Amino acid sequence: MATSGANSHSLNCFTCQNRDRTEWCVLSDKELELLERGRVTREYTPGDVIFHEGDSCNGVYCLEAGLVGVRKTNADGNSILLHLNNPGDTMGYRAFLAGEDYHASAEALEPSKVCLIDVATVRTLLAQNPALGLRYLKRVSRNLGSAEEKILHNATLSVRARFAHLLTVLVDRYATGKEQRPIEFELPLSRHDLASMIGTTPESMSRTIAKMEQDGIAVFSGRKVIIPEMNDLFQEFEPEHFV
Amino acid sequence: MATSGANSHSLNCFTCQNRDRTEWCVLSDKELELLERGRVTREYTPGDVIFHEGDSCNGVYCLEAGLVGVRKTNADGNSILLHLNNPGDTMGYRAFLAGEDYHASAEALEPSKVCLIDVATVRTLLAQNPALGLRYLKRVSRNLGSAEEKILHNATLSVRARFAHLLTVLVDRYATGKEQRPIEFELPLSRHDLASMIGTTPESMSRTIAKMEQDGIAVFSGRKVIIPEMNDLFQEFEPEHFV
DNA sequence: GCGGTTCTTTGACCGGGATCAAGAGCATTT
DNA sequence: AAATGCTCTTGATCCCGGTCAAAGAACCGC
Repeated sequence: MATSGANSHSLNCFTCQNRDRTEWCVLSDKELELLERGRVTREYTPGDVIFHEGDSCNGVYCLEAGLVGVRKTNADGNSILLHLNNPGDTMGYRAFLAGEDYHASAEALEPSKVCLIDVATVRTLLAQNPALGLRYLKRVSRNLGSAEEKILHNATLSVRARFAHLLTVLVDRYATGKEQRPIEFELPLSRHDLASMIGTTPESMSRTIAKMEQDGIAVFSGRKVIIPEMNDLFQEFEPEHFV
Repeated sequence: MATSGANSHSLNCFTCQNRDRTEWCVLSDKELELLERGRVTREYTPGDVIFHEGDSCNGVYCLEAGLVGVRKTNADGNSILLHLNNPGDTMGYRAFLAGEDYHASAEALEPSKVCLIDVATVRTLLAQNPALGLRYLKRVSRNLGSAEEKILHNATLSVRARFAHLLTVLVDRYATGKEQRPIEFELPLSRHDLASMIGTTPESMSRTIAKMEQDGIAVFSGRKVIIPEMNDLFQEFEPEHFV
């Protein structure tokens, strides 16, 4: 059940193995020290909520180890899983940068270790080092691009196509040994969460999985998936260029 | 057919009436001069494409007058309208800030006047004035919040509810005299474009309009809409707090 | 005026997927 | 082992909304 990525626990920001993959890589040693002082580490077990939709923003979260899902719920109780965050990912920065409350909740999906950097510290760093802001600018802009992509996706593709697409993303991020055939890996999500990532119900998810298995696209057993041919998966959501 | 907002044509960035509503409001006079020099104005008639999905980013566009729609199309030819831009709005900055090609197309929906500020100029200004970057940071972050909101919306609400929501947004932006009852205003969009804003077909749009008219929510005739009671509209997409 | 687009509405049909309701596995408790 | 929860699957049903097709409406240029 242990997740991929950093399994050694860093003592501080200087020794943090994820640092080069975070926005903080642009900080000077002096600034890193500030970051280190403005930081608190906490551990979460699956199901624990790290921050909650509607809460006022108390800083930016840095995932050191584990897996965190970002959920957004509407007034009727329906919810979707917007993102999965892996070690090295920053969370909650959207609310901070927009100067808004959190618009989504973050919840540990696996045992996770998270650093909270308080608002004042991030604000100081942002004012002090323009490169940090530009870094975030790029990050948020890319996110916006993906979000808009997703809007189009959801509006125009079937549940099956969206799931096929999700599978390719999950393979890309969570499969070890992507080069060997057939690809075989462990899903980091329950059926329910898979469903809420593509905006459908667990029932439809289950049926879709069954159908894709019949069609020989993939073999599912519990959370294990075997994909004989990635190209077949791509065909599911890419237009048939030929034929 | 003339749109709201600035109808007087500014000669340059200094006299531009929209400036205070744009990101450029943080610029010094010296920087404004740079902006002025890096700018080219062009006029577009309805249907004209300002920039096209897949094109490499050639700068940031500033809408001076008119109405511009941002469209995103998938491989099958299905498309959705992501945004409507009004005078004072900036366009194409996402691609610029992300360092990517355009992921959507911008098309004039009404006769429009647009300034293009070239890449080099924006880059210089951004490097020179950190406040500009922070300004954009907030803007993009808010956009991201709305985009994620929309993802949830589309996944959980019916076509009718989504249209009711769209109507409230359009009233908010395009109705003159929002205080008087009943509200009466002109839609800035064709049926087809209304449909593509909520990710549905013109046929479904038409039927939804007919049904809402039967239910007394609103009266439609061509592009004119009369809404007797805004609260009824809100009820369509807000959960019934009291049965 | 009249034919030609293009935009909008209406009709008929049907299928994807939500919903409701059981069952099937599987793990934990007592 | 039986009982209690889980998550996941399966079945039956229904309806929203997409698709195809055609008829109106409105807006041209001529």
